[in-house]
Amino acid sequence: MSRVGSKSSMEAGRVVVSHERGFTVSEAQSAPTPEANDDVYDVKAIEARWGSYWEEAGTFVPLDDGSRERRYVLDMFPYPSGDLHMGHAEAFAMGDVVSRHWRHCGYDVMHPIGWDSFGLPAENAAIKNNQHPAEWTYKNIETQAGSFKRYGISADWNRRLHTSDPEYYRWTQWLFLELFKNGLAYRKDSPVNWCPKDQTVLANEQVVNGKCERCGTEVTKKSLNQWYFKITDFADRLLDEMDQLEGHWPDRVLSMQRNWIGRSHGAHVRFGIQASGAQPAHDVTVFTTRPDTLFGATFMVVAVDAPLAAKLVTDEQREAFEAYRESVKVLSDIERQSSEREKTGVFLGRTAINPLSGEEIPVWASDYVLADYGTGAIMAVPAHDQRDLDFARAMDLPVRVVLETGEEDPAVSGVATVGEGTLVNSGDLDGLNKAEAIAQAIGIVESKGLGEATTTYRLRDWLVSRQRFWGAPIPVIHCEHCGEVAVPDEQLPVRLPDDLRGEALAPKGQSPLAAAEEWVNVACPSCGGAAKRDTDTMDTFVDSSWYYLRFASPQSSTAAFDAEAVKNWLPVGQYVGGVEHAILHLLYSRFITKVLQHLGHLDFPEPFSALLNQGQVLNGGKAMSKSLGNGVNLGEQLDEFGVDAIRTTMVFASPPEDDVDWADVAPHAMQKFLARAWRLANDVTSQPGVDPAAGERSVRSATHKALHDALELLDAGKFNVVIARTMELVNAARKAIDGEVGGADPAVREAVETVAVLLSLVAPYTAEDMWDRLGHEPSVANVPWPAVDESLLVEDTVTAVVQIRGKIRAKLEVAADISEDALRELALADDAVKRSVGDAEIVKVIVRAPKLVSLVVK
RNA sequence: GCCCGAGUGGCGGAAUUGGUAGACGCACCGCACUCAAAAUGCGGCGACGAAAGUCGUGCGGGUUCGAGUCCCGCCUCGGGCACCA
Repeated sequence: MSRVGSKSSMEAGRVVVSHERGFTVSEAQSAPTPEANDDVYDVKAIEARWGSYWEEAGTFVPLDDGSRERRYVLDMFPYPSGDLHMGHAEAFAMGDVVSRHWRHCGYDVMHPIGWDSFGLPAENAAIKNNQHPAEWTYKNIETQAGSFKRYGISADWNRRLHTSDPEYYRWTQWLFLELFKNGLAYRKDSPVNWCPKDQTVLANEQVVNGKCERCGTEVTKKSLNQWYFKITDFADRLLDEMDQLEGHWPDRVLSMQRNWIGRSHGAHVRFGIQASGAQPAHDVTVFTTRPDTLFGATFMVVAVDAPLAAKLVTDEQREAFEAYRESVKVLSDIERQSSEREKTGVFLGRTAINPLSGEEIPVWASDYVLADYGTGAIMAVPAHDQRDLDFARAMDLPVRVVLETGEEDPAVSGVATVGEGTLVNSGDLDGLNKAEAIAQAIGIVESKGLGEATTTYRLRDWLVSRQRFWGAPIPVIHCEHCGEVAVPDEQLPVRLPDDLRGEALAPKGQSPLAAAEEWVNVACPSCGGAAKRDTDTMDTFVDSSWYYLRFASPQSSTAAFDAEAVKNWLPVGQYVGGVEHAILHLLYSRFITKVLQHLGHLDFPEPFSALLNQGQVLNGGKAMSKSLGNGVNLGEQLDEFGVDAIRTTMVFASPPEDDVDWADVAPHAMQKFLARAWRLANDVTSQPGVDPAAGERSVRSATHKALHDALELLDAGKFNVVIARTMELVNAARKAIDGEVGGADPAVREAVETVAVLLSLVAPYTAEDMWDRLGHEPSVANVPWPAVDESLLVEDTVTAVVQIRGKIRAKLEVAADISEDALRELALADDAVKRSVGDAEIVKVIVRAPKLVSLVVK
């Protein structure tokens, strides 16, 4: 068959025939007529034929008229660095399965696409090429947009957005001002993470193992005045409202966010510091999660870099203290945070009074206590905290056990005891267990006004200033008289100057915008006096923390998002993207949604109802990278195997959340499968609309079984198995066509039409072409999911198994509706069963008709 | 150290509520068609064994008529947090 086709294709003079796999790859400039290659699965021709159809026909533009239930599917929008790569191909293939599935189910699906187009690489390219970052950015966006269209994503192109468009960042600036006006954005001086290479500050979330998340340079500390968003105000909500994501978000993402927020419950306890010479008395509050061990506190430690330490130190000790503080400063964060390091510190010359025992204890400064966690000061309980014990042993300080656990004395073993036990040496707390003692100690402290129960978090406020150019300018004007003044709404957006190029954008430790004097110097909106713009831009994670809202009404010029449209579409029903954003983007987006809800702009607390983290695409067990030279070029793969084969390979390889190793997969096999499926459409000889009820029952059963299974599998997210079921249906249809049933049987048409619908989830071109060949109007994407006829799922006969001592000894072909008694008798009468039972006595017979009989013998 | 997740053929992976382990595919082997190759179609393919059969889902126990699935104790791998009091 195929030879005839390929021959005629060759005669047509514009087809490169690749015989080894039974399909051809033509170099046709325009869509060939179907007749030219009727029997050959010509990937290029099929792609050319449908390449622009969907966008022109508006197939994937939602109706948005309320006639159908709305659903919102979103893929994490790409950053426009060059062309699409294998990772995009994987992620967007997954998102498209959901989008297309929901469309078949009759939902009005919104599946928008846009670009996260502010960011450093554009700026670096601009410096190198003496350009404006916009040139590189928008060129890459066009390249990627073209590739997405080729990739056949069921996207609504009318909603396209770019965060670097003034029409977009005008509203990013509005968002900033909403936080600013409501006390949720503020400036403070503090030591911040500084990347010496990128010459900009970084958020905590962007420092990975002490290194810059972007460029890998070791991060240093720098004291700067910077803008922060008060994400810590929302720490409890960010934690507690994760409950509603449970089961819909991957466990690991929830776990990562919980770890990151790091809530711990404990108490603040005030210790009095005694006056010493010229130094007055002073109260110091410590945070502890173990108030039960208060009687075991044998010294106090203050963070050496906290202002408190400098305040407390006596004149006699000042010199030693300052020398120590300097020695700590030169350590990198990595060195400082190593738990392997020996404990160091210096005595501050003061003593504190333990508020419960009245005991006098020395006050030390050390770098193992962090200035910006808790209160920057701790009560040290060496018997029950390993770090305190290490310090006590290094400084020869006393160790007192107050919780008897039955383990060796920590002072001897060097191992702090942290488990359960009974309180000792602790006054009124003696005899209590740990939990009781914690509650009791907090009660005592509170009643005496010496402290209170409290909660602290690992999470820090979100540092959003960046000393870079290619981002949304912070819309604040600094005026000597009026202070920080919000840029008035009608002056938004604060546009980036478009005349800076090349070297003018190079990092200098302050934003390149500072040098644009015309831009910087403005009249104060409040008093009209001379004032200066804030020259920093916002972290690009601010841009992406609200884009999912913008998609509901991307053209709105009167609001960041239209309230009605957001009500209609949000929250996102299915969000798809990589796990690398488990903390950064997802935490920020959740925070911003909660802020906007808090301010009355939204009426839901969580932006993404369900999250799917697709795996990575590896090659040879490792992530693709330039340095390893194991990269696979997506465009070349698409050229060689076709879009559909690559998409199908991505989805079939493994469950969506697992990694795909390109060395282990076989795109040519998927191409073969698609060709096999496509050929079915040519072999259907009945007319469209023929009643399948008249068709062969066994074929119909296979069809409806596939439909039934596919629905459950799609809902369970097992997309790879959906393809396996589709393959089975293709095999069954092939068998029917080649066998006695024949291509004219209506059941064969039903089967092949079902194949086209199932295939449309991953192979849009092939599916659309099949649908066309089957005599239908496009698009197969809009075909309602065929209803499953339950009666066809019931088989006439089933194989029952007989187990003896749990092992299968016989298989019986029985009627599906066999009674328990009949099945029992049949099993007991079976020769193989009799032989296996032998002389043993049958104690019990368990029957699960029609599938199983289990004999208990002794 | 604490917290999540995962271990199934040569490989990727299947397996409703415990009920035929290995679906589907890759690789490999064979057959048909062909002068031949490719393509296509059909068949085989966990291990040991001639067969009957025995063993088999990381390891050790347990519950059950029956465990990949449930319980207890481990091991290994991947990921997150970590001098966070």
